[in-house]
Amino acid sequence: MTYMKELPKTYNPKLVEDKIYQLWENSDYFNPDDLPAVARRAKAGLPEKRIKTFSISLPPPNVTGKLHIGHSAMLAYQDIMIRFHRMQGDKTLWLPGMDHAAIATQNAVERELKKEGKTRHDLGREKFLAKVNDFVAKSKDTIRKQLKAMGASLDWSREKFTLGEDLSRSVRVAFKRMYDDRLIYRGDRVVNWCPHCQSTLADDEVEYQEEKGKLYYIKYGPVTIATTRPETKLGDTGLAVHPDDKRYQKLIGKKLDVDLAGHKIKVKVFGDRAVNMEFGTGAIGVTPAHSLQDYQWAQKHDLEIIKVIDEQGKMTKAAGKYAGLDVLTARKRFSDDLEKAGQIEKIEDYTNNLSLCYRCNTPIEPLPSKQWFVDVNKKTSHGKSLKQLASEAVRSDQIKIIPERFTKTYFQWMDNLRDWCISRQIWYGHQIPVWYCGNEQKKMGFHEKVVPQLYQGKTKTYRLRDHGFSVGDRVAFENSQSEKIFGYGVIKNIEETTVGQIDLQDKAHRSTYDTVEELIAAFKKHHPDRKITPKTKAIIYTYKFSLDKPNKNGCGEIIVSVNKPNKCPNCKNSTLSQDPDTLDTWFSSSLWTFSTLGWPKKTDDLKNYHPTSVMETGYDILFFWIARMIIMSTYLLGEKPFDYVYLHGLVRTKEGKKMSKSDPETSVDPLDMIERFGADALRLSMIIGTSAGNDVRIYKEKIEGYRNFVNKLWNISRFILSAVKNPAYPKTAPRVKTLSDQWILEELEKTIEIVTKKIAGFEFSQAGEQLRYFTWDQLADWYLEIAKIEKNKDDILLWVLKRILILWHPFVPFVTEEIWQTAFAEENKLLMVEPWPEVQKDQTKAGQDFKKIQNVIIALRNFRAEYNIPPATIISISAKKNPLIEKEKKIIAKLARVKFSAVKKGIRLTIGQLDFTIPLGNLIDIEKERKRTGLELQTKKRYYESLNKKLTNRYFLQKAPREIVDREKTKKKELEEIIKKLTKKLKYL
RNA sequence: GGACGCGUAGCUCAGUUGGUUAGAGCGUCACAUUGACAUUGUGAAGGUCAGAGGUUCAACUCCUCUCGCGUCCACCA
Repeated sequence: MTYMKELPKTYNPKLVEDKIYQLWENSDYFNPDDLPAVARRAKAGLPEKRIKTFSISLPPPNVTGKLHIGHSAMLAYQDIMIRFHRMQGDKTLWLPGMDHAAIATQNAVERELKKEGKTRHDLGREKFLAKVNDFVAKSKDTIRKQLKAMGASLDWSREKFTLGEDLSRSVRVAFKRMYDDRLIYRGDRVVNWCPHCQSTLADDEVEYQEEKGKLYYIKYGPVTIATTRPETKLGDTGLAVHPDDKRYQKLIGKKLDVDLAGHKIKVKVFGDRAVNMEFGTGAIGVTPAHSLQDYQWAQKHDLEIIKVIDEQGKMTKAAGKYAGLDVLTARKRFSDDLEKAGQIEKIEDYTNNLSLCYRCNTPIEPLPSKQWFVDVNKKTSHGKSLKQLASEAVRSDQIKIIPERFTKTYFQWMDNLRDWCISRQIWYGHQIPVWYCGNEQKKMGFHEKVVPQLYQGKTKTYRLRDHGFSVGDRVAFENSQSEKIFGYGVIKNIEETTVGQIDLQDKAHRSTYDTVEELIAAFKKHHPDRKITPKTKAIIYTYKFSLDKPNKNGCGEIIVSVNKPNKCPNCKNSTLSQDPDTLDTWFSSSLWTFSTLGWPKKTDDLKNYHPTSVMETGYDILFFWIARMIIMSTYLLGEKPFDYVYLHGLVRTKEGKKMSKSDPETSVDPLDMIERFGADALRLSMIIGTSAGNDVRIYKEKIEGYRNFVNKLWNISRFILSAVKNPAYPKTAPRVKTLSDQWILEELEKTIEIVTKKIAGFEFSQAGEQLRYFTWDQLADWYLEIAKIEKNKDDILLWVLKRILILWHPFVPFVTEEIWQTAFAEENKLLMVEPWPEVQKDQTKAGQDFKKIQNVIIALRNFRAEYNIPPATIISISAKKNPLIEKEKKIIAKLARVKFSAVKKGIRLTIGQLDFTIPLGNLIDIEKERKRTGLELQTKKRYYESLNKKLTNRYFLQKAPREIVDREKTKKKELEEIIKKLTKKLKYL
């Protein structure tokens, strides 16, 4: 008895999972280079090309903390595919990694800083980034643990990070290539600006929310216009009307002088078909600087751009007397002034869509700004635009999207794609690989009131914000109000201190103060929203001021380079400054499938695993990510990034609500669920009962159900291993002895065929359903019961067990591997790399006969239930002579609890072509029996109680049948009806 | 405004080329129970497949419309 350990009565995932993952990890089989099947083929002299590969790049989780339940779904799907292909002998790679998620991560760290009352500017770029890196390191660690807890068979030796050294290089190479191909340009554009994040946002990072507002009708020269944002009208330079609008036709082409409560503007009137004549008055004041639509008009009709709102969300000097006010105050003040001037015709209530930042929910301010863009319409060196390349990859069926309906959504999005703004004004991320000859980018602003003091020789300035200068930097001094450069300075000294420690009487500063309060008040003017105390960090910059443009300031050449350039190739100047902006995080993620494989180097991995086989992710990032990966791969590599896109649905709560991390009520923590029910159960609950692209609801009870199944599988194995004499691993297909043997093997083959087909065809739920049906309904409920009657089935039991463990492994890797290790330990092999079974076609179909027997048993059980015949009572039946019945009498007798004897008179029951007679006398006997024994009622409650007391020697009396079949009243007719019903039901089984 | 999806048993959902009798899990009800498993077993009840019309020998499945719910995209001053 050396062959096996005893399996515990119930499966306890907690004791198993970590241990099993260790076992896998130590085997190195996660790494496709080390797979035995691959090695075997290579050894057999199969050329490299003939070895099939299968690869998936893990959609990199954001390093913003920990994984949520949505990640579990993604991991379950991918791990199934990966394990399936690995067992099929493919060279299978699942490459892990994480995304630096620039804005999200920076925000997370800033939120933490805020708890300490600090901002990132208090730390400065370098220190802040160090803090971010600490945070990221912790996140990565947590996430790795979570990935492992789910059982994800990832090749850790290839783990990547979007902000890692290697991938950063890929990003710079991609950027340079696109720049050289003139696909990346720097331009002034109206962009979505978040005044809180102090950064631009891509179009799809903007969210909309309905908001109740007002629609102001303003007298505007000779016409009246309607607007929801009067304050922007201060920056109007155009008036748009519909060309067919008779009311305004004669104005088109004219230039109007408009007086808005004393603020004078000049506007050019133009006609455009995009104007809706029905809305408002049909005339629109056009503000090119603060509306995307208006900006497009400005390009088309050649309008001047006047910026009246700045990056802080405050009115600029161009807004005249409203300068310095925040937008809402300015709106109020200006509309009051218009009212006084009699220029408000009316104000209506109006619901409009407010644009919000998707990270912080701050209202977006469209602003003109210099940004980097990817041109999606320009022809590339491939002769087609990026848009075309990416569309064609899907249109030509090279890339298949599952479910197919999303293909349409994809095209729609592609067709409407506009140039992609890729620069972000945040610190965490890939700094744009662009250097300017000279110090153009470094600026320091001074309030216009203090500018004259600089000319008088002041050499110090106090700042709360770290400008990121180094000693020796040449800095352009800018008038903050006019935004004009008025001179230059060299940074002579940088002193970090606190507000309270600043020398109030320092004559080198432009102003002196008597008290700290005065100084704080001065700071407050520039930072009205900040809490400033004497302990607040401050920086004293000492500079040397001059009016001259420094002659070493360079030629202004723009240098785009993969590596940091030493000097300007144009003028040989070595004072170069890098663009301080960083790249949109999606820029690096869009390279994910190939940057992780070594691109731009032509590595073996790239050759072997790209295009990847499947991109599996939630449909919510089809646009954000999938589309961009297709763009980048088709352009940079000239090949698609993946063959298939499989989109799973979103994970929702029991009530169908979106899970939100912030709301613990609705969110289900995957680690908590794994702890309680095991990773296998969690995986099943994500996969079974859903289909591609459809949302899935996850809740405790559901996972619990699958935990029960996992335990069933465990107990099936336990039973088989204890029932057989020698649980040796069967090498060849076992010999069939009985009808049931034939049947179970046929069903098994059918199951292998279906499961294989369904997994390969991305129908995971159906594969799982079929497996569950076979395992529970066929194997456990029928075959194992028969095995208790017919003995000597060791070979078949082990053979079937072995097969179902293999088939189940991709779905529930932990429990199957644990059973495998216990049962077949002498093999000293991992189930994880056990070859997937081939379907063996067997056309005998003898299993059909077994189904007839099943029907007989079911019909008899039905009959018993209809008559409330307790299981303890054996009823007599007689059957017409039939070889099938004769052969399987024993099974029928045991499972239906009948005995075969001659019955002359009784009810005839026809099941299929088999006839039975059941004597009415049986019913009478039952009644008698019941009366004779008295039958104390045995309730469920008492049964449980007795179990607890472990009164194992007691026999329990039967509970009396609730309803007595009354001989008098039970007419033959009624009985026949029941039998008819049963017969009908069973005819087709 | 545009596009897409959903509506099937009390609940959650499967149902891929239209084909005999529409399935599962959970829940409910009845019965059972010490030996693989109460995280169990044996049975039962429960559906005019949202509604109407059409195509067809045949429609949950294809087409049209209506109603209800949801998602995405665009955004109009």
